[in-house]
Amino acid sequence: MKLKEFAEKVGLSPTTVSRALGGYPEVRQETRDRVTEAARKLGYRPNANAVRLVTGRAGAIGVVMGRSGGGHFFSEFMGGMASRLEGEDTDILVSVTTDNDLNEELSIFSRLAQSGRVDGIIIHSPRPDDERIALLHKLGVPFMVHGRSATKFEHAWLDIDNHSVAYLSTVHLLERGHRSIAFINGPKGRTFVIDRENGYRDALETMNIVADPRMMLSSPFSEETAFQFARSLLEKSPRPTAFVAGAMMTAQGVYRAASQLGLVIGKDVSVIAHDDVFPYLTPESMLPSLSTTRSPQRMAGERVTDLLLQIIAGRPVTECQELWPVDLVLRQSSGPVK
Amino acid sequence: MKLKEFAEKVGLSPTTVSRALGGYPEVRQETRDRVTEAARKLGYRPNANAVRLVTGRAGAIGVVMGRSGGGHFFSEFMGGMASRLEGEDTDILVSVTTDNDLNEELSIFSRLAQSGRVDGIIIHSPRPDDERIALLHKLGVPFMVHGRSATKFEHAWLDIDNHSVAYLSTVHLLERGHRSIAFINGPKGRTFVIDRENGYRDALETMNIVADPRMMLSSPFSEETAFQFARSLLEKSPRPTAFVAGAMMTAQGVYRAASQLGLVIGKDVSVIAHDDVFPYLTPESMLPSLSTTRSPQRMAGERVTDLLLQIIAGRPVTECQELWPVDLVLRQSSGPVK
DNA sequence: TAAAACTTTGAAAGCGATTTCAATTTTATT
DNA sequence: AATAAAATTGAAATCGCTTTCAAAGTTTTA
Repeated sequence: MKLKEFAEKVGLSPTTVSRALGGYPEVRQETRDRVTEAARKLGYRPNANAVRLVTGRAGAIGVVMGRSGGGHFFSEFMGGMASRLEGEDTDILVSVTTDNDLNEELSIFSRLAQSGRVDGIIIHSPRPDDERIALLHKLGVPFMVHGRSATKFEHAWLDIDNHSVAYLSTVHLLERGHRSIAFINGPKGRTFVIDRENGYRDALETMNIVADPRMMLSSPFSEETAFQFARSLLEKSPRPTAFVAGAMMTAQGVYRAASQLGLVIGKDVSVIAHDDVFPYLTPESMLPSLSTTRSPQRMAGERVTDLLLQIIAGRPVTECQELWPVDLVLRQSSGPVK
Repeated sequence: MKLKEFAEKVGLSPTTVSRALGGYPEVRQETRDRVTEAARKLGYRPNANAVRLVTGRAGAIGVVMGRSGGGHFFSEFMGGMASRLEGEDTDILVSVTTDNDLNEELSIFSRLAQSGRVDGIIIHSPRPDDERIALLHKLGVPFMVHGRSATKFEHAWLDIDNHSVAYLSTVHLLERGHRSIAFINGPKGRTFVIDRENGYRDALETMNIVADPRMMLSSPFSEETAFQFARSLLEKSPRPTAFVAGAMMTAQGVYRAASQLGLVIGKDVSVIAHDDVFPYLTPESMLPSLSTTRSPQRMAGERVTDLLLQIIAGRPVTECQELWPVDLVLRQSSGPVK
């Protein structure tokens, strides 16, 4: 049903009806009630596309997800977005990129931005000097970066302290006497991966240890990859006495490798991992329970969305830059060196 | 930039420009090339909302995701959607519901449908007699059900053969001599959960075994829940000699329980699970490798989207109902009873 | 009771595209 | 060369709403 038709049924002009539904003050309470009630009963809702056209607001924010990797973080993050957007009349528009192809990725952004499909965009896991940031900057679309980028383009971002993620874990293990600590990192090139690597190196440096490249893995997080890596290291002699893992899945890989070799996690091999917090897999429930740095993707999704809405409302991006600290929660998987 | 302005720069009327860009035949090739080139160079794109208003097409399909649970399936499914939508000028619009509240969920559907935000909707994991299906049917929006529902409302659906998922696994275990087979199922009330339970019961019945409720778990898939359940069963004497698990995560829970109790998977305890196929966790990489029924969420996402587009284009829903068979792939986790 | 001030309503102009229908130009036919 | 047919372009209506501006109705003030 369209406005004109609905207005007739209510016996008012389209103008008044629109105002009543839109919450404008210049309409009598009694009238408003009558309209609202009728709309509910007749199931009338303003056509979103007409509203968008006339108001110039897309009523949607775009979020771009890489086709491979990151999928399971992503749904948590979106859960957070959704809870922030509840009540706002704003949708989540998801675009999926085929990673490898930068041009395709950029053209997705152009499309979203230039055609007015979204009011703002969220991008994840940027690289230093990220081209997407450059593009969005040029296009003048409001956007938030989940993560950070060393780029000349000013941008709003929210990131966790990835340096600390690795630094705190590694320093703790060093304090417990570990000297041979392997490091399982994420996909090469991303800022968060670089930050974590620096955290790891800086921690080792406090003990004048030079990082050994053979002890470091940098690849998309997967149970299998971590397993292979951990097993090949643990088979050697001497073997590392501890692992710092970038994700729950990679910690699981280490657990599997250790158990296959008859090594006891927390005794023979210590593990500390970073946890993005999933409802279906918690560090407390691992065996033994997993020491973690913790940072819920869901909360990040909520806050990133919140900040993006502020930017859309006109707040300067320089005021929307947040670094979230991480805590180290010790459980059974990390112990003193044997 | 708007059409009028752009048309002036190209030295043509808005009409011709629109036609050139829209691929209509009644424009000279030379003209079309000139327009296309100029659009690229000047970065002109038609305003999506104006297009939507005038054409009546939303250029988006909606997909509704439960806030809790299912998150990781979901991103795979969406990956499939995205690959089908590549090249179509159609976006994915995600809505997140807070599960528990049916009214809220239904109002999300009304909003999507009645306000013309989407051309079609995908819903997941229906219940028998599902109210969402009734609503969408009433509203007259094109929709696809991923799963099935025993409802009087005709609907298009794509489902895997969930009866077989449990039946094939259970029958196989019976054939290997197992007589005490535990069953880890999903959240109560969903059709796929009911179908699987029936598959399990029917399989047992071939051996005249009556299903024991204490051997059956029905709850949202999580590693922890499965672990607790498996451990409590495996501690008993006699203990089950096999598990049929509904998801990779729950299989992991069983693995953990077994390993904690010093039982060897594939020897002391057999496990067969259903695998939705994730890039970061494969059955081959589990230790021992996991026997599974397999059905990629990604492919489902692709096909469900494909069918939805057909329905939007006018194809009758009765022609869009597909049941996908599942295969049982045996690996090391399932062996003969000891 | 009349004038001023304030509430409440409505008519009509856009928002930026597509598309119908008519006008013009080009090509084909006699 | 004149006419018919086809190809190409453009003017203007339309999509369904919001919002400006003006008008009508109410209440307050003098």
